[in-house]
Amino acid sequence: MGELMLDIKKLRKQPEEIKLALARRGLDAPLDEFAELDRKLREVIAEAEENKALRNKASDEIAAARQAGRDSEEKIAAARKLSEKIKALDLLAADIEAQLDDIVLELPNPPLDDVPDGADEHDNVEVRSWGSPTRFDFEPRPHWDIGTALDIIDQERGAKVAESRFTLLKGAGARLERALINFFLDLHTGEHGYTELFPPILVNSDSMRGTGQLSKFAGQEMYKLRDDDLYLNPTAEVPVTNIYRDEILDEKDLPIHVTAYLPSFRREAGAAGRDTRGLIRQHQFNKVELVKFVRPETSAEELEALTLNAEEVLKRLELPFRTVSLCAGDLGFAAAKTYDLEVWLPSYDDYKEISSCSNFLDFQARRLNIRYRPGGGKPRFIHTLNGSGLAVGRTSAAIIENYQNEDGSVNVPEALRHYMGAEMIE
RNA sequence: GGAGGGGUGGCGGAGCCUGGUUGAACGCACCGGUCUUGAAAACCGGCAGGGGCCCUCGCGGUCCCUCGUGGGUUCGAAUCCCACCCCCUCCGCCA
Repeated sequence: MGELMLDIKKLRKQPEEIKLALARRGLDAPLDEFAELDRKLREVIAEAEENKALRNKASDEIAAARQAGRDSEEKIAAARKLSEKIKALDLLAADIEAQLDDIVLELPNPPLDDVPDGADEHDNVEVRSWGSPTRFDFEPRPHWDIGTALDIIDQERGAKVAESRFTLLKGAGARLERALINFFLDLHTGEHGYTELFPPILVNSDSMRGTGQLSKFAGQEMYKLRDDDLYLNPTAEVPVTNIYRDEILDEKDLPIHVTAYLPSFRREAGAAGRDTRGLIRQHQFNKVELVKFVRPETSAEELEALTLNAEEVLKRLELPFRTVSLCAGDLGFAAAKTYDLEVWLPSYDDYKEISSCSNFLDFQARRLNIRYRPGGGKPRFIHTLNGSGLAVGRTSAAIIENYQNEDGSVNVPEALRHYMGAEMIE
């Protein structure tokens, strides 16, 4: 059986419902084709299984005959024919199944009902905001200018050591990065109840497929090792969500809330103009991730709570932000609902994404085969969620820009002073 | 990286040499029942996952697949052969 992301039984029973939901993403799902292939597949399976039953019976008879010391040459010959027929039918079934997989694996998660309509990011809906855009009585500078002047961000030497879009952090810049990581983790473990993990930074292709980073139309953004079936971690979602792959979790352990700091790597070849400056879009970046494994009934409220946990970081840092609900057309492939947190960035004169919090329902769990037994009964897929809490580099940029002074120094947010061991970067 | 051993159901652990009532003994855990004032013990029973078909649609019937993964041999594979993955022990290397 192939790895299916959507429930194939649901596709069978409620194709219209799913087609409508996927249409909200601007997708015309080929569900008629699916239905036809599915019908054919079941036909072939039924025939193959009939023949297998016959063969099994024949084998038993041959065994019994041998016990009795009787010869069964013609029975064996007949069974041999059956086996050949079965082999052909199994091949046919596998072929049809591959075609079905081609369709099903490319179907994204249908949006939840409370996801706003819309085609792209312009249709995303602001659900709340905190603080207001920072105003300056001087001309504010972008973080790459400030950072270079303070000699805490060195992009030229980062590029020398690796290549463009790798950055060398120095002195207070390096300390700020470390301070943020510790602050995030302390907050989520100490006050929000998450368990801290530190997973491998290299992940195999099974893991990548499990969370949906690898597929026909995705995967070229990842750094792949040449001599091994391993990739550089593109987001902690991958190594963290995969820890329970192929497991049946104990119901009493749910929900499981974990957080992890992990460097992340993405090729992002040829990305757009403005983001090429500074820390906003790097090939290597640090991120603290929040991941939840929950009972299906609770995933909606778990998403709200997770989003608030991520927002709390920005509030403590006193960085202005807004929370938007992604519209159906802007949702990622595996997400059924997503809130983006956008922090105010003076150099952009706009809000910029700093966290993305999603509910995947059972979409990932189905691929990952993570289940639990409700009431000790039959296994059922759990729901998974994740969100950044937060992207570290972008937080650094936001702090440098929002807390800058006219003389080029940068105030350290109150919540971070203990971690920085300083009140100001100058 | 080299040598050897091993991957079986929620867990432990038989079976593999000598292919055929072993989809899997036995034990533990778990669920139900008897017993008991209650509990424990004892005893009786149940207890893997996925899929197809049928239906008086239910905690139903039936069939198929799955003993690390993928191939192969065979009428028939947990059992034989090949490749790969993983784990353990020893050696090497190293933080």
